[in-house]
Amino acid sequence: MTEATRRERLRAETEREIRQAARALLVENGRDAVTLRAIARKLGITAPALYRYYDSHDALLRQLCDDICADMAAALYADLAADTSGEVGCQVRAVCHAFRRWALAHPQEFALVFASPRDPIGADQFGSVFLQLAGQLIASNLVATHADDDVPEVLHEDLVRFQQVLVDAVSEHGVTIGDDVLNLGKIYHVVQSWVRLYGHVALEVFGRFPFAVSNPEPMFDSMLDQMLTDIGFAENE
Amino acid sequence: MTEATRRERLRAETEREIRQAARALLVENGRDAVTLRAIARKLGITAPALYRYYDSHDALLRQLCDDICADMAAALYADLAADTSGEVGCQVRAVCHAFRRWALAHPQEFALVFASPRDPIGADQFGSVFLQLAGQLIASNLVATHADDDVPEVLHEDLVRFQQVLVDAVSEHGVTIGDDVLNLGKIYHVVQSWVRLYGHVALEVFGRFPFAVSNPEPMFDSMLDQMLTDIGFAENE
DNA sequence: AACTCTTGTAAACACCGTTCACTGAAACCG
DNA sequence: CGGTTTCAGTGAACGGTGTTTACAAGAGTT
Repeated sequence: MTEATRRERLRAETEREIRQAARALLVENGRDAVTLRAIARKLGITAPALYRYYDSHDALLRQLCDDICADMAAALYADLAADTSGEVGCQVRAVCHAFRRWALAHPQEFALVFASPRDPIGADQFGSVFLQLAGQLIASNLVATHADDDVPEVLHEDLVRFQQVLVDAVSEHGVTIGDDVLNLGKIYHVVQSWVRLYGHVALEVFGRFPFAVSNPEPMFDSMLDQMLTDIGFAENE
Repeated sequence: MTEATRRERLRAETEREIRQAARALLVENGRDAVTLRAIARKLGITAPALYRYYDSHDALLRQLCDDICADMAAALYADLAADTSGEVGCQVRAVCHAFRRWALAHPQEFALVFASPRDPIGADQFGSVFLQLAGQLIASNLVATHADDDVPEVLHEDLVRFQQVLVDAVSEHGVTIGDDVLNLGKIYHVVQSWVRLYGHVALEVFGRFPFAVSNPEPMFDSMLDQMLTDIGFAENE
């Protein structure tokens, strides 16, 4: 049944507890509270024992980032699955709402993963749900066509690279799409949508709107409507 | 001449050195390197002496944030003054470019001020240049009119509050504007512009675009063009 | 039973924020 | 001027941190 030896099972269990303790500390008291000694204290062991599992405090924090990304992706996929409309527009809306909801419910995690001047994030974890959905969105012909020459020549190189990333992400889920439905104009709008989605959510989480917003949700909805209109959806789908 | 006593001058000088040392540590080695003992070491004094100037490490960090905001505002105003076109559209472009340039040149400062889940930032410092310029922008009739009923009813309350903030910010500089030129539709677009500007800059600083962008500047320019178009300027002014 | 590998410990080092009793000199005042 | 107050700065200490090292003790293997 369990291929793993007793020792391997114990080790895996301890590792799980370490991650769990680190996560709890982050949520409860912020990044600076994620301390080797605090984690060890939660497990009833001593700090140096953690070095049997992670090379350094920094490595543990990186692992924590990965875990957070995985959890967020799971939450987003769950909210996406809950949408039974079958309409891509509704699905986009659902995922964007899910992203905002997750960020507001997990500000410390959001700050650690999305607003740290660190090495680039694990792309496998991070945006796979976004990429997957963006690919579907583009593949569906609901999106208005944007001619390639709408986007400046200098952007082509980067957008072609992103095009490849999208094709790979979608094909990983078994769907293949042609270059004709995935032109650079559409891709450019996906990037612009990410800018606005991230911008709004980060401003809200960090409280950096230029005035006190008492009712941010309709403002988000309004931004989303505009975004979906710009990207080629009718405002009321 | 100098009203201050000798002691007061020495104290002011030391305080200046403390801020300078803290800033240097932040720039060189990140937020976690801004340590009371490290600052004291740079000044050739001991750590407890710093408690004669700041109540705690946290208070010192807050002061650091204020200094950063002041410096950023100065940089933005400088780039604004360098624009001699007299066209508000060019001025907006200049300030947005200045903001991006400053953020990329000062990633640690940007992260500390704009992406920390802390108490709301000192509004006096932070966006005064944005507010000032946004006020001018709105006051100028170059901006296309957006009817008030374009924006959802639920947003009115918050936008009216922001309207007041803008009027105050502008009037502080001696300019008074009427309610007719500063309607809610325009204000809404200012907020949306801030979302996009902040979103792009933060994504670039933190490296969180969904693909490796080799040439971010034209992408920023492109976003800016779109933003100015949406806000009511012609793409080529 | 002997041996190795693994997981944990305890002690130590250097660093951190913070407090407290103290010093010495500048500033003030009669 | 002499006495007193004010205050920047010190040194020692406390409890906290990441990390290394030497060591113990149990699990797995032969």
